[in-house]
Order: sequence, then C-alpha cells, then structure tokens
Amino acid sequence: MTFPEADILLKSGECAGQTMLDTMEAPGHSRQLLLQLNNQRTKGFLCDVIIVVQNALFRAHKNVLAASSAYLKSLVVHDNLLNLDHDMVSPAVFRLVLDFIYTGRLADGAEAAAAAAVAPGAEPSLGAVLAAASYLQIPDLVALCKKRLKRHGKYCHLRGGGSGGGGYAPYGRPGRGLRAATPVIQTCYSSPAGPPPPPTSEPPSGPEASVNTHCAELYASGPGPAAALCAPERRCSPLCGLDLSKKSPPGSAVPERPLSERDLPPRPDSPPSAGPAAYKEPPLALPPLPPLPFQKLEEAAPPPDPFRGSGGSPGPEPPGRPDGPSLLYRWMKHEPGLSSYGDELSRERGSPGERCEERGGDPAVSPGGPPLGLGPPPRYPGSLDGPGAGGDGDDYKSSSEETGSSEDPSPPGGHLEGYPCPHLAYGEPESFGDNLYVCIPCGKGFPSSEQLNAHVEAHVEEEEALYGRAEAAEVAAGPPFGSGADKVAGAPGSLGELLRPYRCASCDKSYKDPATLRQHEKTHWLTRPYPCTICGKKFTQRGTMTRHMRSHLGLKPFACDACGMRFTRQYRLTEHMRIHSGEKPYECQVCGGKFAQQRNLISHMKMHAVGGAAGAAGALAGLGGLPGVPGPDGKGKLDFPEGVFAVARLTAEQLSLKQQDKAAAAELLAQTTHFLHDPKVALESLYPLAKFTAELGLSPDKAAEVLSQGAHLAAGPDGRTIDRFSPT
DNA sequence: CTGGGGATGGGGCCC
DNA sequence: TGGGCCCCATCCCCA
Repeated sequence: MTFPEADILLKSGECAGQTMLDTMEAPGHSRQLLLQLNNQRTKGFLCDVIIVVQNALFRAHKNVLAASSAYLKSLVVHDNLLNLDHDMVSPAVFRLVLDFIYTGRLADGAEAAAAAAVAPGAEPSLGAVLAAASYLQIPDLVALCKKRLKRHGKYCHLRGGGSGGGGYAPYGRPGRGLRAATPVIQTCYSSPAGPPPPPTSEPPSGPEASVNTHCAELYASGPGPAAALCAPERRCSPLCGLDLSKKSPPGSAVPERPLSERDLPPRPDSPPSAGPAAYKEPPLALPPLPPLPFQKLEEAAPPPDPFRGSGGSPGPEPPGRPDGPSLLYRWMKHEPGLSSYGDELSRERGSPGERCEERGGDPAVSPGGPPLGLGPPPRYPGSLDGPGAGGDGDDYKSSSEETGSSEDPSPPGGHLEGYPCPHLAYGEPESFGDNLYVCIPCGKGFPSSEQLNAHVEAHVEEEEALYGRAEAAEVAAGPPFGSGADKVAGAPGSLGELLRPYRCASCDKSYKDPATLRQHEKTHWLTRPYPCTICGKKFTQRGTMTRHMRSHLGLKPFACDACGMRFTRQYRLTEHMRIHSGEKPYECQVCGGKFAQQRNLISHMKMHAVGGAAGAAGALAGLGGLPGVPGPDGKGKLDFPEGVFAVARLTAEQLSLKQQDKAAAAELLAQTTHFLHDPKVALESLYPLAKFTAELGLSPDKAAEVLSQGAHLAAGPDGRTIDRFSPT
C-alpha cells in the first residue's frame, strides 16, 4: 500500500479485512473507487439519500452510508430522507463525518471550519465529532478521534458517549486537511452584512447556532440575489446540485429515483437525546428553528415584533373570558375535551423542554446577536413571523397568527434545554404586547376585554350591513347556529346535525368526526404547530408541511408517462394528463369554452364576471330564465354570484308555490349548495333550487338572496346558512 | 403592450 | 396520514 490515505481507508472501511492484497488486485482500486464515489457525491450524481441535519441538507449514497455506519445503515434501508438528531450531530460535524466516510480522512478543525463555512472558532470540536461518530456508530471515526484527542492530551475517556462532546475542548489546530467536498445546501448566517455569530463554547450546539439558516441561501445555487446574499467566504455551497428553488426544471432537482411519500414525514416522536438504540425516526420538525429571515424580509423589514420583548415570563394566566364571544381565546384554553395544544405538542414534538429548546434557536436570528441561550429574550427584527413577512400573502392567516405564537414564546433569557415551557397549555399572544385580548377573525389585539367587545361589535355591525340585522344578531349570539353550509347541521334534530354533529365553537362549522373537527380548529389557532425545518414556515397541518418540504427537496414522486414531467402531487399529475389526452371536461356555460382544468375555468369565469350586472342581464336575456344555455350570441356574460342572483330572482318570480317543509327544503338547499362548487352544476341546479325556495314561500328577493348566498357559500368560506333564509 | 388562455406551484382545508 | 379538491398566484405563450 503506497498511499497513506488508502491505508486509512482500508482500516476504516468494511474492507479492513481485505488488507492482504494479492497480485491480482489493483493496489489503488479501493482508493480510486472511493474517490469516484466522493466525486459523484459532490456532484449529487446517483445520490439516493438526503440527510437533513437541522437546517442543512446533505446528499449521499445509501450504499456508502450503510457500509460505513451501522446506524445509518439501519436508516437508509427504510428511508430516502434521513433526519439526524441535531443534538447528537450538528451540520458542521456531520459534514466532517460525511467527508470522513467518503475519504477516510478527518479534516483538521480550522480547515474543516472553513470548509463548513462556519466562523473561525465555531468549528466543530473533535469531541463533537467523536460524539457524533459514536452516535452514528462509525467505529473507525471514533477510533480516529480518540487517537487524535490522545495525541493532544484532550481525550479523557468519554463515558456514556453521545453527550455532545461537551467535555472536549474545541479542536482547532490548523493543518493539512481536506478540501471540503461535502455537498450540502449550505446554511449561512442570517445577516448578509453582519458579522458571523461569536464563537460558542457549547458544542455541539455551537455550530448549530452559528449556522443560522438563511432561506435564500438554501437556494443559493446560482448567481441570483439569493446567492448574492451568501458572502463568498461563507462558501454557501451549491455543490450537491440540489436545486431547491421554487421552480425546478424537470429532472434538475429530482432525485435519481422518485422518493416515496413516506420519505418525508418522519414522526417527531423520539426525544432528542435518544441514542441510536432508542432512535426510531428522526424528527423532522424538532430542530431548533431560528426564525429565518426570508429574503423578502430583508427587502422590506417588518417592524419588530412588539411582543417578543415582553419578558417572556409565564405571566398571568391568560384570561379565559368565559363570558366573551366563544370565538375568543379558544386557542388559549386548555380544554380537556379537546386535544390541548400542549398535549398535542408533547405528543408530536416531544417534551415541553424540547419545545422550548426548539425555540431556543430564535435568538440566533438577530443579526450579530447573542448565540443560543445568551443575552436577553430575542426580539424579531426580521422574523419571518413578523407582520407582513409572509411573502405569499395568504401564507399566514394573519399577522397575529404568525407573530403571536401562543405556544412558543421565548422563556426569559433564551431557551435552555429543560426550561419549562409555560405557554404550552395556555399560550400567550406574545405578538400583541399588552393587547392580550385578540379577535380571532381579524387578528387584532386589545388591552382589555371591553375594548375587544367593542371591536367585536364592529364585526357585528359589518355582519348587519352584509346580511341584515337579524342575521347579524344571530351570528353575534354565536352558537349553536352559526354560518355556512354547516349551519344546516346546526338545526337541532336536523339531518345536517346528524350527519355532522361535531361543531367548531369558533366558526360553527361542523364535521362528521371529531378528528376532522380538531384539524379544523387548528385553523383558528394563532400559531401553526408544524414548522418547516428548512425555511421555518409554519403550517396548521402536518401533511401540508410535509408537502411543502417536498418543494424544498425537489421531491416529485409522480411522473407523467407521456412526457416525463414530474409532480409533487398525484392530483397535479392527473390534471396534467389531460393535456396529453386532450380531455377538457370543464365547460363554460356562458361561452362554451372548454378547459382541461377547473381552476382555469374559474379564472375564465372571472373574466366573464368583468361584465358585471350588465353581463348578467345580457346572459339572462339569452338564458330565457333557464340555466345552462348561452346567450343568443353564445358569448353572453354571466358572473357569479350576480348571475346566480339574477337567475334566482327570475325563477322565484315565476314560481308561486306553497310553503314546504322547512327541514326538507333546508336539506335540499344544503345538498344543492354542496354541488355549487362547479359553476356548471350550480347553474343546472339553479332552477330547482329557486323552485324550492319559492316553495318555501320566500319573496323573490329573499329567494334570490338564498341562492346568491348559496352560491357564495359554496364558493367561499363566509357563506350564510339555510336556516337564516328560511321562512320567518 | 395588453389581454386571455394554458399550465404549474403552493397553501388551505376537508375527507 | 395521505389524498383530493379548492383557491390564489404566477409564468409563459400567443393573438
């Protein structure tokens, strides 16, 4: 063996038992093979597994990992996406580990730090590497680390290993090392202009705290502004070729083979300190989440979160407001009958201390601010949670919903592991400062219940203006009979109630089963329990979050057989296939235009709606009072819901039927409005619908209102209900 | 340049 | 937990 590296390789790999090379074996074969594998890794070629370590992504080959680490071997068998416990191995440390796996070398600290694009002094300690190697069950790396530590007199017999290597001094001796080859979607400091975070003495959390992810840098694979945010010396590496950009060209960001659905949502059900033995599935949503300053935030930084600095103490128990409107503070209650937030978080994310620890990453967001666990409670100058931070507008229910992380405020002095999270059970509207009384519909906070009540009154007035005083008063009175189609279910003893007995106390929607109700109730929470570990975006449903993660990872499991285009969702593929089949099942009842996608028909219908009432009148002239027939020119314009309204008026005028059973009519209306999602069906349903409303004895205007609201109900979330328009 | 259609991505929400 | 569907936004192409 002429290559010292090869010697290490042979000692470190599973080929250690093959050191006796016979004359028939090429002496450099092992080394060349490993070099090729490493080269492929740097290019992302044939990489079939993604390893997520906190907020860094690594690509690698399953075979190589399995051949190097018993622990990784156990993981790659089942998953294409591994999520390593960030408490056990930080991104910087894993970079070194991965480099070792692929090269047999352990880079020296300083160079490794540079390679890892972390600040000098923040490089992972050899102890941390040792701990990670123990955790990952890489005996050769463990031995190598111990050897080096002994050489430097710093090895003191790690007992119970895997403690994060806190007992070791940082190993920062400069020297010959390896070129950083680890392909990783490199994380960098959040502040492009600010200095890197100060070095920390808390391995392995130090490197983690220092690699505060910048969402833009996650996409730093090109010369765009996002990449520009990465200072060159940071070496935000696009090496892996993983294009996480929003729009990845077909194939560019797709793994070599499609990843199955199950690859994405590992259950965060294992404690962070669990070693490999206890390790089940890596938590996807567990790592500390530094509030990630999106690029958009830097373009227009939102005002600081006024609530973050409110001390973060558990504070007084939030007012329960039992006398207030039911929609208020539901998110703060610890209702035994429901899945409390704290309980849910405990189930889904681990212990309360873990939750606090998760938020412990928050301070790092402050540019140049103190590292994890140091300094005052963080404010969020550039928090993605800040008002207006959501670049997509509807990404967040409201500013308060995102800023007011009722269950995840910062404990005073930062978040230390084990610090009790006092807000898990009750939450705290931290983003509202002293305005603890929050109106859920609009997200505004008020300092007193009186002011909140006054504000709610304003909502009532709005309701009155929209729907009439009686209805508004009914709405203001709250349950049991609220709004929407679900109100049908609210009628005591009605069919709807039997079908959908589980009612939301906040909005009166009702559901068939309690699980769906709980799921729905999350939409009323001011915070979202499922954050994306890559960008920090939060979601109300885990499935939405995992689906979102797919976009980050470029996972598109659904491929079109015709053109090879891939999609993240089955539904998209189904939609797409109509392009090839030429099927256009969606037809405009106004102009006869056909569309392959329903959404494009809806968009098209909006174009018709531009004509407004005049268009509706024209359409009605052509319709002759019957739905589904285009105007004389075939291009008549009919808008929704104005057109529905007008049609209903005509039909109601033409009908003079006696009143029918209220419940039966309500059921019919509910069924009909249920199908109004499709404008075509809506139109076809109008005639019988109006007929029956007239049978109820409604005035033409009232019948028209019913139908209009019915159509509106089907199209939007704020529809009224049948009972409200029932004969009085 | 503008408007409309085709097509896609992403999030919300219910089943 | 994932599927399905809805909505919105966006990009691209073309007349």
